[in-house]
Amino acid sequence: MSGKLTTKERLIHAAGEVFAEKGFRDATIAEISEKAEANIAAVNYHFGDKEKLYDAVWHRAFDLASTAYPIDGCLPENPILEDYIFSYANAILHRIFSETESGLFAKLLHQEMSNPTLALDHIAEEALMPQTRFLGKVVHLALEQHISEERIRLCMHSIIGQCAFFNFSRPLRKHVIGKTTMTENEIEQTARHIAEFSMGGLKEIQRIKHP
Amino acid sequence: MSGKLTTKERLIHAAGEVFAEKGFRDATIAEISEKAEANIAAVNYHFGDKEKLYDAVWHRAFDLASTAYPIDGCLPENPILEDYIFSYANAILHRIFSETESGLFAKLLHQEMSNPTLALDHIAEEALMPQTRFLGKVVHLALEQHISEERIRLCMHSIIGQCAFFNFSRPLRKHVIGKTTMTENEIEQTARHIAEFSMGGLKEIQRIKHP
Amino acid sequence: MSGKLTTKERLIHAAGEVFAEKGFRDATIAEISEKAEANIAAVNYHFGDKEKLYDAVWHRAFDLASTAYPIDGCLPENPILEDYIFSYANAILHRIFSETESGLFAKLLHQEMSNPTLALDHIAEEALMPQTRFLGKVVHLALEQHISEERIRLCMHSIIGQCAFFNFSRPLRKHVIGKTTMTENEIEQTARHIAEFSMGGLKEIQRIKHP
Amino acid sequence: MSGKLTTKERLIHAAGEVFAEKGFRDATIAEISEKAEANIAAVNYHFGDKEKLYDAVWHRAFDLASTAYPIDGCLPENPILEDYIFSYANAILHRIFSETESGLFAKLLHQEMSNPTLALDHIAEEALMPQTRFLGKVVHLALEQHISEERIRLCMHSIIGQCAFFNFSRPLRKHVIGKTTMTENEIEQTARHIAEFSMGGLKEIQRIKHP
DNA sequence: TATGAATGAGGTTTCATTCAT
DNA sequence: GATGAATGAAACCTCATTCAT
Repeated sequence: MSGKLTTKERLIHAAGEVFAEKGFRDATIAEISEKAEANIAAVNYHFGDKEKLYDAVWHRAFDLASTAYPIDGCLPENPILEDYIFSYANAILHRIFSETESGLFAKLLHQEMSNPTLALDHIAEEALMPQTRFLGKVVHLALEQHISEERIRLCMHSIIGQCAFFNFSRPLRKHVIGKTTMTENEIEQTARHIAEFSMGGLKEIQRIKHP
Repeated sequence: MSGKLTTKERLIHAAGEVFAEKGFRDATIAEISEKAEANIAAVNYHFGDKEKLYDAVWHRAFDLASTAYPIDGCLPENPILEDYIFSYANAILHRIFSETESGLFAKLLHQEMSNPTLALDHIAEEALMPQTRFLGKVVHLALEQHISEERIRLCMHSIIGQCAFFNFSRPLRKHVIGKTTMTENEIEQTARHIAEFSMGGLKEIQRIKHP
Repeated sequence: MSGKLTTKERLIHAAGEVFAEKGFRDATIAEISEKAEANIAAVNYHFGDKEKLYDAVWHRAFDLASTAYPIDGCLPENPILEDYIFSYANAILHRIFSETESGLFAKLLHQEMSNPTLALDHIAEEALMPQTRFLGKVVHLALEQHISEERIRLCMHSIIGQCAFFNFSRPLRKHVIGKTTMTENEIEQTARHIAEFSMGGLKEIQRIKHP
Repeated sequence: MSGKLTTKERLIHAAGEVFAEKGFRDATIAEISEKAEANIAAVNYHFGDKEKLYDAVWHRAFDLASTAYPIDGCLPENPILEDYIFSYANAILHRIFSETESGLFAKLLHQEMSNPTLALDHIAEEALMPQTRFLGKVVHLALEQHISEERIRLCMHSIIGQCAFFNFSRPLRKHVIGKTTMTENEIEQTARHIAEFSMGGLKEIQRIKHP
């Protein structure tokens, strides 16, 4: 864990793990310091207080998520609509089930959703809006005109919900299935299912409005 | 807040609000007692400890939610498949957006998902499995044979995800749309959308396997 | 436990058991009340406070011990010196290892020795002095004159110590031997040993002074 | 009370006094901290919890007692049997009547006997068994073969009881004699008496079996 | 005569933070 | 730049006692 990293860096790493696992309140400075092989006063020395450390961890999580698993990361040469949805779902699921530090963002987001801090506004704007806009364009393409904006938003929500629910149902998966991880293969299969299911959904909406 | 309620009842009410807002760990007995206009030792007198109070709150939340919005609450005389999905989605959404105490269940569940306690096992078994089984039957009816169990689970997940995501994205809705509530009308419209979208998804899965 | 006993009597019985097992401080009114199948307010109602209940229990224990197992309880027709010591040891050991309420006195005394209350003075005067005087006479008989008072006191102490130590070493017996009880047979055998050992001791003291 | 001692050392000292006087349960961290002129959280900082502080006190008490008054501390060049018993009794009595910190062990043991904690098992094994084995060897030497193991145990008990009873009868001595202390001279005289009395006892047991 | 409800004082423990070095 | 020691606030829990009925 130490290597050539500075104490400050080790603290951010350790804090990421602990905050992700326990949330802001349940994480203790003592545990973080110990994991970082640093003194218990180190957090306050380097970051001022626990909350500023939390901010620093968020910043890092945001950076990591932006570069790993981009939303359009696995588009083929000439993508059809389903490819876009697959690419979106695939990226989101990878972020959720990543067991490396790339998974930090999703885990922190999960914690943030039930106990929001001031950090959330910033995150929503910087990190979540871009991928939502990406999906918006796709849905717009899928549906002909004369479909209400409201319905478009609902369709986006249907797709996002299918993906993001995996992030929030983690403890349930543990209870029901007994594990919270997914293999590379399972992730791709799931993303493929979401793409297919969603294509069916979009077609149905289209059909209802213009039979 | 007091009225004609007993101290024990007032404690359960107050605890419901505080647990829903802050989760088990962050809620303090002091705050609950104060809100219930009771002595700080009252929780231990009436419930033994904080955890048993939490159990009592869960029990109440479960009762309220399942009587106010049963999963099969709005099925017509001779329901078709889509009606089942609509009924399911409609019930879940009502639970999520209820501004009365019926909304307690969803809020507690949300907290439980990011910071699980021992209560979760019990809840999953008693409260969540039945509605999952309800949905399981529906999906089984929708798909012909030769569809793998894994795919059936994914379809269920697609439907549940569309509904439940509303429970977890609350703080985001606040940021993006500016409100976290839904009118009766919006709820029904959303449930209808989910039913239609999901029917399309199920048909597509069916079509792919048996073109 | 209830039968035809009054609440007050049931409380004294229950309190005896709990005080004997845990001592004054560790015994809780809640536990005593529950064991007596009485209300938690009953102790204060009937006795005023916890300490007065303790006094009442002591009073009862004293009465019981006075009648059961008298010091001279098993003397033969024409007793020799050893018979007196045997009778003394036999009575003390029976009190210590009695599993009925007659054992209460010894157990309370044990507790009182490490955390004396005001009750002790009274007990020492009323309950312990008589049996000490009994032993004093026996030792006086055993030793010829010209033996100092100090030495006589030491001899008494040697005999008392052999007996009473069983009362204080209970937890050790549990650890070393694994049980804290003695059968009727074991008690008699032990009393016999103490009598024989002590006779030897007394003879030796005598011999040293008048060889 | 402070001098040049560290807070941790002051806590152990203060805790020793309070635990000896009141036992584990009745001693409060608040009182210990105050006596040590330390903050109330200091115990938890330095020792983790009250129980580990208790362990630390026991450890110190054991060290002090066994170095100050070893069981074989006053054996002459070529000891005869009686010398062994004298040495044993002398050591035990010194530990009991020591008015310095060397007396801590006996006082803690006294408390532990009426309200045992988990520490007792450890203590019995580490601290008491060795001196019991010492005595066992002596008694084995004193008695010829053909004496049952049970009888040997009883003889050991007779000797231990004579010594240890002084530890448990302290409050009674206060009542009867008016003082709880012994001069160096009195201690030696008492130890000598116990050795003589016990030699007589052992000889008698031997004589009875092989007249 | 008796009791269920309620309470205040006090116990142990946790933990973010501060301070002297 | 860093740390071990220390601390105050606050958490949960226990329990003898009191009170209204």
